[in-house]
Amino acid sequence: MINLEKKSAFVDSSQHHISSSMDDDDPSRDVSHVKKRAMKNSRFAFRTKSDEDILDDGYRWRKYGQKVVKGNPNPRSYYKCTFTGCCVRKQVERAFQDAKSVITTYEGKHNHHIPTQRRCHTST
DNA sequence: CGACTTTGACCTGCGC
DNA sequence: GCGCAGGTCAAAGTCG
Repeated sequence: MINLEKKSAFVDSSQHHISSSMDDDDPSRDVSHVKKRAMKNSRFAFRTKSDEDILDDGYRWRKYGQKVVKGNPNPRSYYKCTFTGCCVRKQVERAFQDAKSVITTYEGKHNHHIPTQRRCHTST
């Protein structure tokens, strides 16, 4: 897959722009259109300047779906943490206005530490 | 053989 | 009630 060099871009862009999708902790807001499950949990969305859609943050992610949403011609990918007991989800979509930017949305919190190695094989 | 990706189909909620 | 959009699952196939 990708090398650790991708992480450099990940950190470098983290400070670029932080857009929290969640409406803080104000329950009085009308979130009827986002009253989905993990809404109440920790949701963290941010834009990352990267040429790749796959931002390897150290955790193990398994893609379980891909859909094209309106307002954005680029497909959105859905990932889930494969770690035992961890059900954190992640959505990755490319910003149609910035082909070099990807919107990563984390849903939930990791109840474990970052795996030492994602795979048993070594990247060439 | 195990882990992971891909793609289509299916389900649910909302608006009209 | 129907159609649209978004979200999720499962089967098959691939790779080391």
